[in-house]
Amino acid sequence: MYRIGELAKACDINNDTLRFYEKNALLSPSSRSESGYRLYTEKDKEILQFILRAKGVGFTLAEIRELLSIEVNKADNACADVKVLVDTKLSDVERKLAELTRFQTSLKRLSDACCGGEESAEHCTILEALESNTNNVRHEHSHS
Amino acid sequence: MYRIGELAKACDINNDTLRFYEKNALLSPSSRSESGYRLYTEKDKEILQFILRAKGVGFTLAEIRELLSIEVNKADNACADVKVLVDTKLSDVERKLAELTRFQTSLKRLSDACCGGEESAEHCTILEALESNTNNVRHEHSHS
DNA sequence: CTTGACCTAGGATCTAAGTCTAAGGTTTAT
DNA sequence: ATAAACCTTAGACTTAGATCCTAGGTCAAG
Ligand SMILES: [Zn+2]
Ligand SMILES: [Zn+2]
Ligand SMILES: [Zn+2]
Ligand SMILES: [Zn+2]
Repeated sequence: MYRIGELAKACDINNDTLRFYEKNALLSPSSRSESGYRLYTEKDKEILQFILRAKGVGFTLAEIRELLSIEVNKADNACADVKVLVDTKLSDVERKLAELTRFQTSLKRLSDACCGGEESAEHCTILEALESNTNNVRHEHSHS
Repeated sequence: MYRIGELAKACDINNDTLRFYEKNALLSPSSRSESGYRLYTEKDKEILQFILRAKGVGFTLAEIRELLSIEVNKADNACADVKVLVDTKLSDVERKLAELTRFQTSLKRLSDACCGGEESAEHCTILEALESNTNNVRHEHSHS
């Protein structure tokens, strides 16, 4: 049996995070001591590690709640159910990747076009690009 | 002169967003009507478009505030100052990209290992991977 | 028997970027 | 003249995932 602080330390998270997971129906301690202290079993620890691993691949707590509800009742769920959750998340992640990649491309283009020197920013291509309604940075400027 | 609703509509944002930008020192209308209505000039509109373009390449409002403070006082700033903001943001974006790419890789590995069929999830490799302390999914399972 | 470490509950706070509500004043068109 | 559409303010609410605060109860060591 772990008390909250012991489990938190063992899994390198905050005590409050465990209380938060409990309040949010992710993980409740199997029992309480006479004085009301939370007592977690080895099994509870495994569930927590499941949660942390799921977080580690990008699932939100709401999604993890779904995964857990399958996990505790495997027999009544199909592989398909699990895979849908993973594939949905994967699409999600890929949408975010696409946006960030657009940001990256634009920022690189901006950065590459700017001399980065100590000259006045009055003709900085970065500022000019943000001022103008073109979404491309086409030319290097020259601080003539 | 645009009233708030006109400018918001022209730039396809919410009236409240303009009020929010004002409260957060990003864009204040150049004047007010006698009755207190916000009145935005063409110049104000350009600043708004600057903000929206900067958002479009991933800058946060706090970062945009910095960009704007350079923009309004270009002569006293160097290209270097602008480029630092862009390059810092680029690093930022690349760090997030790296994390999302890790998520993507893990999720793909999980997805590929799961049959996705209508069989019981009792031997689902996805759940097994999340239960175990290995971070790889090594084998296809067989619903024997 | 007291100090310090640990625990409890409940609610407040944080970040980011808005969105929404309430209660009222203004403008425009019919 | 009156309804519709617009505007004002201040402040509350939203999402996500915690983290912190208050005021107090418990427990082991010295
Ligand atoms: Zn330059
Ligand atoms: Zn430049
Ligand atoms: Zn299967
Ligand atoms: Zn499976």
